[in-house]
Amino acid sequence: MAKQNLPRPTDAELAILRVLWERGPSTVREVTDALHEERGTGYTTALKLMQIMTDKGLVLRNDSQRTHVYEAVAAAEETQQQLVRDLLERAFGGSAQQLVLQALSSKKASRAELAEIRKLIDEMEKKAK
Amino acid sequence: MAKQNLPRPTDAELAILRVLWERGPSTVREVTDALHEERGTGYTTALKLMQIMTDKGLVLRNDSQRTHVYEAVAAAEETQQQLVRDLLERAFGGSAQQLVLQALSSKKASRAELAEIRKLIDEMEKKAK
DNA sequence: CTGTTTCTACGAAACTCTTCGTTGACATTA
DNA sequence: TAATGTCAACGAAGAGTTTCGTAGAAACAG
Repeated sequence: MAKQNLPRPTDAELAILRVLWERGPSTVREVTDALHEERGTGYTTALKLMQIMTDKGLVLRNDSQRTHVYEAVAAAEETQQQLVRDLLERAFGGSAQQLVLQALSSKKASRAELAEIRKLIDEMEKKAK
Repeated sequence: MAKQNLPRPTDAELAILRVLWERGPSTVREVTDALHEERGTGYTTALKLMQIMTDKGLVLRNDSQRTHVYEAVAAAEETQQQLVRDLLERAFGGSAQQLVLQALSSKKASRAELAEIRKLIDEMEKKAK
């Protein structure tokens, strides 16, 4: 059952996923602590969200111990790709070029980043041949 | 008062904005017709959304005629940039490179698109000097 | 063993989002 | 003018989101 049919995470859910991606499998307490500074998230709030996310299939819960351990089902890259594809359709009419343009101009990418992206484009052009 | 403080449009609101961007100032009927095919949106639904969007400041209403005419407050590019910046922070930790990478690989950009993007990067590198 | 802390579970409150039925005003036309 | 159609306004329903209070079980400290 179906990594591909995962729902789009909400804002609060995405914040939790980011912690899980960074830390790896974590307890509610650990996620709460990580989110408390930037978001002021309380313990029961994080717990409830993570329970909902378990129902949705966004995270997996290991409850073999009293303190349950949660981990993200989809890797960061998968979810990011889903979100980008979604935004692409909803806001850009599918034009990847327009999206990239806005991405590069909104936050000034560093010189190094630009070089990286250029390299990526070179590779894609080769493959496209 | 504050184009810059416009709230992030919801999914349904964004669909309406896209119609307004494409058609220019439009009536509820026109927006409904445009959205009915792809979304099955009913008249009162579109009306209600557009009234809410007026309250939020996303659209402007000209009610000098009996049939009101709505127009988007922010240009497509502004809103798109806002959405990209938002996604960048929420999902990519601010790494434009990662976002561009996912954008280019998720939907295969065409050869022409890649060339356009390369041109853009060239320009940005010049400016960065 | 008793009191304290830590955890999960549950439910509810407040809010937003989306949809649509109904109503009354206005316009068109027959 | 009477019937018909179009419009904005309003309210409410239903779902989803986010937050948190409370309760009970488990672990732990004295």
